[in-house]
Amino acid sequence: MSFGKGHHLHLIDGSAFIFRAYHALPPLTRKSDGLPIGAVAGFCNMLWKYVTDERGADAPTHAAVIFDHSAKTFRNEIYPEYKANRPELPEDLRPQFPLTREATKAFNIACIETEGYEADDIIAALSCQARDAGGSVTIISSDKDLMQLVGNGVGMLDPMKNQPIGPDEVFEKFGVGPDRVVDVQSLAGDAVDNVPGAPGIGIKTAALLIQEYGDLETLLERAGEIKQPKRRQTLIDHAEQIRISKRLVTLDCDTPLDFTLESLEVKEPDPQVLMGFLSEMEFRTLTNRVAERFKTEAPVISSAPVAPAADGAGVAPKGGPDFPAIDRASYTTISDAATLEQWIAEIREAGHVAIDTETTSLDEMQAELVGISLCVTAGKAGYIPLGHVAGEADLFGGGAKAEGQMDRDAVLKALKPVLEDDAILKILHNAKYDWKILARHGVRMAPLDDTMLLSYALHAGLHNHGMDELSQNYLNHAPQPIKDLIGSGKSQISFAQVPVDKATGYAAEDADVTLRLWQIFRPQLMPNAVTTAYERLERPMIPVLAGMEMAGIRIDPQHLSRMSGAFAQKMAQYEDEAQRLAGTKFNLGSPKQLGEILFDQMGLQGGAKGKSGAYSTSADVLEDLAAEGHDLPARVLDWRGVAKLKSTYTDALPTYVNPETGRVHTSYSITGAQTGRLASTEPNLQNIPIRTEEGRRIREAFIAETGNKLVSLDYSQIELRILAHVANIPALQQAFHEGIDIHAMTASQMFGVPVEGMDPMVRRQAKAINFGVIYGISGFGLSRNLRIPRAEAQAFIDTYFQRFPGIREYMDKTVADAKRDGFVRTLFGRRINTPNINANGPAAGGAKRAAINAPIQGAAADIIRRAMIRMPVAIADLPAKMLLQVHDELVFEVREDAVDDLIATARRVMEGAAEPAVKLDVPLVVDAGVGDNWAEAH
DNA sequence: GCCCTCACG
DNA sequence: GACGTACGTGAGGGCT
Repeated sequence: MSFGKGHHLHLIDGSAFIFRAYHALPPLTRKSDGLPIGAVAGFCNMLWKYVTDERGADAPTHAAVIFDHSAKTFRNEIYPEYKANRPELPEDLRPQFPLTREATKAFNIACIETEGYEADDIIAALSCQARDAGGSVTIISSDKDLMQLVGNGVGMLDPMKNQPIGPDEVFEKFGVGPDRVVDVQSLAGDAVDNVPGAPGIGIKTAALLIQEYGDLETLLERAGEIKQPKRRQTLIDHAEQIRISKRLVTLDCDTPLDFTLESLEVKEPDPQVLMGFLSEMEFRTLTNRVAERFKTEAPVISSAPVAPAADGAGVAPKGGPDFPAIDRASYTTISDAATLEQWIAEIREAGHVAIDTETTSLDEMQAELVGISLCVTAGKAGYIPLGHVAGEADLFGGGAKAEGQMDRDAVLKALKPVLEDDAILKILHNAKYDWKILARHGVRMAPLDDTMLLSYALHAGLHNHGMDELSQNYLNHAPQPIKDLIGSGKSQISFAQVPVDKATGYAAEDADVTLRLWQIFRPQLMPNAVTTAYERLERPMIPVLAGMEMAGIRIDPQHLSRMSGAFAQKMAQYEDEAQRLAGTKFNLGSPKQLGEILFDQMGLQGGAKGKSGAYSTSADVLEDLAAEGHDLPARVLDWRGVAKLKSTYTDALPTYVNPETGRVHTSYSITGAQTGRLASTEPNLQNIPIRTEEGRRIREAFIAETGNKLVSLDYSQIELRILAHVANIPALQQAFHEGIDIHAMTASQMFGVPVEGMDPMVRRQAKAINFGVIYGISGFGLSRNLRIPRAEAQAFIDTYFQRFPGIREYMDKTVADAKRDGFVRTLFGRRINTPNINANGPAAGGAKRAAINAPIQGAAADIIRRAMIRMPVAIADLPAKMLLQVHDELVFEVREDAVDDLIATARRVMEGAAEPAVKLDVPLVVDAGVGDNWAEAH
């Protein structure tokens, strides 16, 4: 049956419903998992009210709900600023959009949206078609932009007041009939949609003018006749802008539609489908209403949440919900096969288990497995002792195996199917540690959740993510310190020597705490919109980093030893000379003694005392003194340079060589840096010297195995590229596309000098500014960095912002976002909290700069993480291993004959790492180097 | 255990 | 108008 006379079409403005619902209701969340559903709840209530309203003869024969598809429409092509000053969508609303579409379909109402068009355009086209076919239309909306459609069988209905809007109401609003509404809007403009109109002319004046001249075109043609001089001039000057405004506000009857009016015929909802959706959303009242109306049974909505619910959309609340108290004495020691089988059955039943391993060392490469604890339900945890020894330790630190322990390999054999079962989630705190321990026993644990990483995804910037700190903060419980069991310092014992009963209390408690933290944190991901960040940027790092750490890197201890010897000689030489210059023996390593000699005894100028009341003897200060011709500070600088290299690198690195592998195994901290960067410890392999020639030679000690090469690939200028993208600076983007020297380009733009034959000093200054921008530039900081007067530095910065105003806007917006939300985000959704952003005093400045830097440094960190996560699969067929990450660099060890393959593959992965999540407006470029050692490769 | 200094990106 | 300032880390040595 075709749509025509006697038919009545209802067009519901879905987006308006959503926003009204969102703002009318508190931020409700779904009880079982914390999903924000306030707007969905309101939306469903409104739809329910709509479908159950008695309309009699006015009842629609056809109906549809129309949504806006995306923010960008064809109007942005006409006028880029259209709707540009709309506030950002609230964090917790966007995830509800797809659910409102599902709700509409559950109500069995046609659900319509079209890319590139606003809901209003679709409504216009449908209204025209229906009217032309001889039917009537009611638009369920109170949006004034739709009022131009009223008349000739098209009416509106304000859904809140349930009040019809006809030609009279339109005239009341605009002072003209519906056919001239567009003309008035074009003149008056619209602040909300950012339609410019004519400045100084509002609806009242616009209506007067249109009434007088009949229509807009006539008015613009005869604008010269207007008596008021100001108004006349405005219309003449802004004629073009007014015509653009008209194109923006005019709704088009010819919007393409890929469906027919007939397909919108009203259908009864299927009660089962509708109740299915509503119960999934856990809307109990509405589900019951539907059941009542359709005289059917309502489905039972589980009142047992999957996990404790959060109150609101904020960060996880303090204190645990409905958990039993933690009682260390209540835990089970699992020491026989039957009990273990029972635990395994419970784990399979639950589908998840919290796990913690106990070992003899914090170094996973050397630690021996001592026991495993398990927890399935809060308060019910068990410990499987495996490697405890009885009595006093013998000469080798071991002893007889303690009683009541199962065979380690038998237990691992029983647990392995669980630990590797795709259907059983393993929950750990700092899973990388346990993953490595178990990997050494042939178990590749998966899938994983990690409460340390959950906390990091949610709380980066708020606090650290150690279990004790989290337990204290979120469970209000202080777990037993390990010191209680093993002591500390010289008398410290191994966990293997701890009696089994005490070990059970400690170890099982950790699993219990981990499970509770998981139950609190996991539901917080969705409402805080960090699910993707956690699942795509944090969690997959665990096996990747574990692999890199276990691979380690070979070093040449003899090379380091030779350097240490040479450094010792130099130090002695510098020390003698310095003490001769000072006229007294003193400890060159003591800033306190040095400061007193320089500034009190020798009376040199430039002594500045810091907070602690001590003179600063930093390199900056000593360099200034040396430049004035003083020899003592120069010798101290020489001494310090060598002393640092010797103590931190050439002496220390060989002590980290693992006796079994003969290699150095660093440990990467995933949560160490607030921005998403990794941190490397024990040893730190991310700060191996390179800037000085002497320091660079230390890199020669990092070598490839025989027949292999080290390959280093690093991102070129990645942070500046990200800045060019996020701040949307066309000049910078273009320079990156053309492969131009970015610092020279900046200098050229700022100072108007050509790139060809540029003074290196000018380029250096531009480079310092480029870096400064990323750090949240200040005149003071730049002046110190470049050693130029502060006023001059400030003038550079002013020029820079004048030339690149988008950067200033980006920085201002970032700070404003941080102030409003309490956090900033990277392009990839990583959230970095900024708790001090609204502080007063000097802390505020630091928080601002950190907020400006975080999305840039963080996005770079996200990109290299994405590359690292894809890398193991990408290079699986090559005789190559990824060994190190240094923020923008990845170091590989690869068999000589596969170097070219490795470079091609790794480069492809790294350069494409942002995609498909983000399509950058700049290319990512990766430079590669090869060598027998790291110095050659870099 | 804090402070200073300095290595890296 | 003064204040204190580049962003993010980890390690070693001095000193209390």
